[in-house]
Amino acid sequence: MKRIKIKELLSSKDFGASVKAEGWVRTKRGNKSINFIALNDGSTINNIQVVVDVANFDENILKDITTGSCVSVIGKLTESQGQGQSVEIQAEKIKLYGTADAETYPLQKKGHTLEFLREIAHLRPRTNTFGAVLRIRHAMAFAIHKYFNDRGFFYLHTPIITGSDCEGAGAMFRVSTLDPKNPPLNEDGAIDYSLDFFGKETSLTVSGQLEGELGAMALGEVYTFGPTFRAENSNTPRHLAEFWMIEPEVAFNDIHDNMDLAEDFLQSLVKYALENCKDDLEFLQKMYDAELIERLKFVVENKFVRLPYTEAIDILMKSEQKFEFPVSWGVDLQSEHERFLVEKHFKKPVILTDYPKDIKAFYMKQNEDGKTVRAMDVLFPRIGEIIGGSQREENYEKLIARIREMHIPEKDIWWYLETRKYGTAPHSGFGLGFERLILFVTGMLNIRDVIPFPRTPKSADF
RNA sequence: UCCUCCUUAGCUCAGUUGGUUAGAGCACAUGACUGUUAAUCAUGGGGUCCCAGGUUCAAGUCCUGGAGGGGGAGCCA
Repeated sequence: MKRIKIKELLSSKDFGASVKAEGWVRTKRGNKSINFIALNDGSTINNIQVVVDVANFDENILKDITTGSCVSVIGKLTESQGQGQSVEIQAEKIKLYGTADAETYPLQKKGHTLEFLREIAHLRPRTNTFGAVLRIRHAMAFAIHKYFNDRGFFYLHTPIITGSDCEGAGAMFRVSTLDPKNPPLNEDGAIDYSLDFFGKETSLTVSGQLEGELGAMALGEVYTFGPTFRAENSNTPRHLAEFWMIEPEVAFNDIHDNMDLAEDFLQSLVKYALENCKDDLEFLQKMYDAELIERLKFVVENKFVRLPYTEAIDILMKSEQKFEFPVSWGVDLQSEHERFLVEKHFKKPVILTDYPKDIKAFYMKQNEDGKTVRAMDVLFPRIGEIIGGSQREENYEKLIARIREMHIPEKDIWWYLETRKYGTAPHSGFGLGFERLILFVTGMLNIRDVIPFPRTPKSADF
């Protein structure tokens, strides 16, 4: 007999039919003659109620059906006699796949703190919260591929192992097969990476952008969606050492096209969540964040503010707000400044553009004022920077001048420079932090709770 | 990495100016109950007070160092 997913059973009207459901027991309650089992198989946040007439079953099997155990149930699908659910299964056969010793199984029917659940990341997917988060995470990943596919973008697989250390986004993890206890040394005592696996020093990527640009210069519109690694000692609720990033790169787009894309992209994704993850969002709203759905709708329905850096500095300097870090033209904005703009001044998402060139990366297109570059950061309420991007410098002379100014090793990116030498074109792109998007959509507050197995400093279990 | 707070039962926490045998709720076990809804009621078992030193007649409580975790900051997505 074929199993039917609980999501399907709950919306079925096929009363009287014999059905099979399989899943994990959330709770069992009842008395000497009748038991009720709340069964969940992950297909939905909702459980199906299995009604057990105790007289028809071996007492020892029923005793072992505890929270966390796994069972297969065959029975009649019926309209529920009780309140609280419309459909239930009158059990006829129960097979116990796996017990879960009630004395030691760490998940209880009562709520747990998110901190405790992080310590049992191997079991936390079985909770309502993580079930909801992981289903939403999947839906967002799918929506991202769908968004780009619908618009003619190509999914480009950029390398995870990279030989250039000038991707410009922070400290990197080394990739090596050399014996760490006894590495080959060259004449001046340094490690001789010419004898390493790739014949040079290599690391895990911090960004697929540079390769993304190579793809855009051939396919026109591409995006990457892959893991990204940063060896920064960041201990915050917004940073991971291993996270997923989406990086579209589009030939012929200028900074304004880039902003249009970023805004439409984010709004489409949030809209997809509202339309396809209703049950899970309602659960998260009830348990964690009373304004969640309202906030998601607000982002979909309102245009983002677009504001040059220079005007943002003006607003901050004229505001009555006291800041811990003083504001002046040329400084990078602190979290408190970004939060003031997004959460107090405009009360909506803000795209900041045209930052001073000295606080931004070498590849960003230089403006004619000689002072700023065509950068854009999308700032969201609660989570800050969700997207960072720019129009790219396509002029070979300007780009090479900037690279030399910033002492970036040219020999490692000769191939990147050749895109400007042969058939260069204006182009733009950005990076979206996938987990930051999931933070926003789920209303969770710590990024470690929106990825199944988080990697952070001092933490790589599971 | 810096600032700050926290670490007591399986979980969430209380524990007074340092003082007898460290408590509660939930969970768990046993019993009661013929439709429960995080079922309810009764009874019961359960402790390396994060670790290592120190002060003291006496330390869960005070001091020093360390580890782990939360929040804020920086780095960024």
